Amino acid sequence: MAELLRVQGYAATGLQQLTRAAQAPIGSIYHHFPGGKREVAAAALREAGAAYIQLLPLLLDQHTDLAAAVDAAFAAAAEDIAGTGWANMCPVGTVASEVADTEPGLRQVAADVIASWVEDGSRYLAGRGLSEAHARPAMYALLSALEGGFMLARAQRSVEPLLAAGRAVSAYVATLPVSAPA
Amino acid sequence: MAELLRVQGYAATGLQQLTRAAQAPIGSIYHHFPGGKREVAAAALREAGAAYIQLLPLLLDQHTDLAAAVDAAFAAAAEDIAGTGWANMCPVGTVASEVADTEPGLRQVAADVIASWVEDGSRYLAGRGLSEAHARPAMYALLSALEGGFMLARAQRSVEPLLAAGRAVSAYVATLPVSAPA
DNA sequence: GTCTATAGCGGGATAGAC
DNA sequence: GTCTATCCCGCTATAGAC
Repeated sequence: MAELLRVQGYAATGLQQLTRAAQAPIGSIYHHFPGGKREVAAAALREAGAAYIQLLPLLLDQHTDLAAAVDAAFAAAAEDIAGTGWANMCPVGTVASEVADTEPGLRQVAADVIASWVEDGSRYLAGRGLSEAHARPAMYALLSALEGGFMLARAQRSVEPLLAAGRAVSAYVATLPVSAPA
Repeated sequence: MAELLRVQGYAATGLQQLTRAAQAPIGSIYHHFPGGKREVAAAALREAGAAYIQLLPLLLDQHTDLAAAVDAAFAAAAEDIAGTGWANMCPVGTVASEVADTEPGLRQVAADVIASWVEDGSRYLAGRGLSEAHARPAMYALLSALEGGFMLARAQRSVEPLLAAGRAVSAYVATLPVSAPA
C-alpha cells in the first residue's frame, strides 16, 4: 500500500489495485481493516514513517562533521531517487498534501508521523552537539528541504533541486553552534 | 480549477465539481479544452505558476538585506497559510507529487512551471548581488524549502515548519558572497 | 456554438455463501 | 473466519438536441 501511495497518491489508488498487487481477496481487507481504505492508508503511513526515521542515524553517522553528513545524506537520497526511476521516496508527504483538507483522520496520522520524525530527529541532532533550541528547528528545516526537494526532483527528473536543498541545509547547520561531541 | 487542485489534488477533483463551482455546463469544458481533465489541469497549473512567480519580487523587495527578505517572505507565507485555514498555497507541488509517475503530460507541465520559476527567480537573485553560480542553487533551495514547508505546515496545522525552513534558507543565503547592490 | 442527457466504466463498501 | 458476487455511486467522456 505504501508503495502505491507514494507513487500514485491516495485518491488514485484503488483497493482492487491493492488486492491485485498483494494477491489477496478484497473481503479480507475489510476483515483486517474495518475502516476500509482510510484505515489501510493510515497503517501504511505509520509503518513507512517508522521505517524512514531509522535511516536518519544510519546516514548521518557516516560523517563526523554534521554539515558534511547532511550534504552526503541529501546526495544519497538524490542518487536513490534517480536510480529508481524517480519514484517518490516518501508516501507521507504525497498523501499529506493530497488529503490535508479532505480526510481529517489521515491528516492527523500524517501529522503524528511527522511529529515523531521531528522528535526522534531533533534528539539525534542534540546528540550531535546541537542545543535543544536549535535541534528542533533544524530538523524541521531538514525535513522541509527533503520533502520539497523530492517534490521538485520528481517533477523535473533532475537531482539538482535535491542537491541544492541539501547544500543549503548543510550550510545552515554549519552556522549553528555545536558543543563538544559526546 | 487551480483552487480545487491545490486543496484536493488532481485525482480527487471531478469535472462535475468544477462545473458546479464555475457554474458552467460540462459540455463547454470539452469545447474549450478538447483534451478534457488533463488539459484543464495543465492550463490551471500554468496560470497559477505564472501568477505565483510575480509575488517573489513583491515580497523580497521589501527588505534591503536579502537574508532578512527571505526570512520575512517565509513568515508572510506562514501567516497567509494559517489565516486561510491551512489551505494549500500552491497547486503545482501537490499535483506534481501526485501525477509524476502516472500522467506524463502533467508532469512535464509542472516541470516547465518550476523551470520558469527557477529562471525568473535566479535572475532576480542575481540582480540582488548573487553570482550566477550561486543564484540558481539558491532558488532551488528556496523553492524546495517553501514547498516542503507548505507540506509540513498543512499536515501539522502549524507555522513552525515553514518558519524553520525560512530561517534555514535565510541563514544559507547569508553565507553566500554578495556583490555591491545595483 | 451551447448545453443536456447518457453511455461506459471503475470506485468503495457490503451481504452472504462457503 | 475467508472469500466472492454485487450494489450503488461518481467519474470521464461523448452523442446529439437546441
